[in-house]
Amino acid sequence: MSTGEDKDDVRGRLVEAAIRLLADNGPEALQARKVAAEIGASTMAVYTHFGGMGELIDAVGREGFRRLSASLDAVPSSDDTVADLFTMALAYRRTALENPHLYAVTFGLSAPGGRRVTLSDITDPHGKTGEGLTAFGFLLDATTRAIDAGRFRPADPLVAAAQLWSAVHGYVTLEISGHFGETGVELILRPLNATIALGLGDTIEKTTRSLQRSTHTWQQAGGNIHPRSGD
Amino acid sequence: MSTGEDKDDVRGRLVEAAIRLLADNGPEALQARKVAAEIGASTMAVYTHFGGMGELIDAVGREGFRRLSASLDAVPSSDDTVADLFTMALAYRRTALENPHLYAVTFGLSAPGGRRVTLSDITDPHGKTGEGLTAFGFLLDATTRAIDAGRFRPADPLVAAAQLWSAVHGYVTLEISGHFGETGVELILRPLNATIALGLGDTIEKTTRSLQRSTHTWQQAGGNIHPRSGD
DNA sequence: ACTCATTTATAACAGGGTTATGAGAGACTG
DNA sequence: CAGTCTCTCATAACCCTGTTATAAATGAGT
Repeated sequence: MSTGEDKDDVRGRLVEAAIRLLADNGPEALQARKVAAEIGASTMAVYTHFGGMGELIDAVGREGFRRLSASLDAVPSSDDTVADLFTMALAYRRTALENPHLYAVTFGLSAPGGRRVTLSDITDPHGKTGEGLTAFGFLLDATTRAIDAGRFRPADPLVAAAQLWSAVHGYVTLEISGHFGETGVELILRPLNATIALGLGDTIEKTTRSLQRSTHTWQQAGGNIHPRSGD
Repeated sequence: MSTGEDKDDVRGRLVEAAIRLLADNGPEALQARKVAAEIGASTMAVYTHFGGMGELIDAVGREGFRRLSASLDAVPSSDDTVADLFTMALAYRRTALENPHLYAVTFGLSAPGGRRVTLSDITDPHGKTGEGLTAFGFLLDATTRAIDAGRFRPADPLVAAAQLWSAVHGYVTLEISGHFGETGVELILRPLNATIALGLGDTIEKTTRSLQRSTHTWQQAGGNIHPRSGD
């Protein structure tokens, strides 16, 4: 209570407003005057609660990561570890496409001021500082289980997880850029998932069944596994 | 000659200057005044030869794509189609990391004004309009050859190429963002290449040999296969 | 030589981030 | 309870950057 966390929570409201504006009006809406006006305050609010637009954008990026983490966390662990990975890819992709501009900011590739969220701690399992690790951690856990279950060849789970991360992240950014059209998930992402599972040592039969199970799980959850629905 | 292509070529010099500034000083150097001053002109040059900063940035992005295409084109086709694909990934990655900011602009993820180079024609083999297609075309050719040679399972080469593109693009953006540290290529990219080749139907033995051949080819060329050395 | 189109330099305008300043609201202190 | 201190915030200005208006300059064509 006395930590000054909530109070009027102008800080949190600013981040929320920024994300909303980002979703509705794109990156050019990420302006001090507009964000401040969105919560009925003056631009000074940005400078008293953040150092400036840069730090606000950083906070937006961290919130984006938090949502990706929550999205992956919401995927339940089953006996079929590979199906879990497939479902995580779908959840990750869906969260990213719910607010593509937020995703761009999260990965520091679109910040108007050239700001960039540092995520170097992601690949360092010991420096568990930011929200980044939690997202990657869920992926790492799943790949570790897949290896332990004998689905994937014995290997460094970190390397396997990094490959999966690269592939899904790459697919998502390309889909956001407009490639792959409407049928990208069926045409590219699912085959990509299968390709990587096979390449990491799974058999065609098991991969095929995991693909079906993942589809079933996904549709069962209304294709909407992650918790916060936004709007 | 009479097309008005060369003349003083202010247009080309502006793009060159923008790319140079981008490499040296990052995205915030991509400003009308700075770019114009770099070639000793006033800001009006940007507006007479382009519509504004947006179109200049578009041109910069297209030049970035042209360099990626040239990089892939410089990889010679050998009997070992999978090794060719591995080498293309290394060439692509190297070109991207030569000017990471240019790569970001090329994929429309970093343009200060929120500009975005449209690349939808990349995945459409019939709408061969922009420079995008040529880059993807080289990749598509190589995957087609790999399928024809029996290294990959019979499949739509477009789907296979899109998967490879996703994976390498994702890896590159993550490496540029600072993950994977210094050893990313050995630790992540090569295993990722191998994983995808295996997943697309290649055998472990052949993939391993292609990996070695690619390494040999790459080092043979001084790890510098692409032509334009820049500086 | 004259005219017209194109290009360019100068200067101003518009919209952003940022900062200076003073007023207001609570909390602590005597 | 008065005073003071701190934190927050609204207003207004400042600086930088994209853009535009305007006129000079250059060169081609007649």
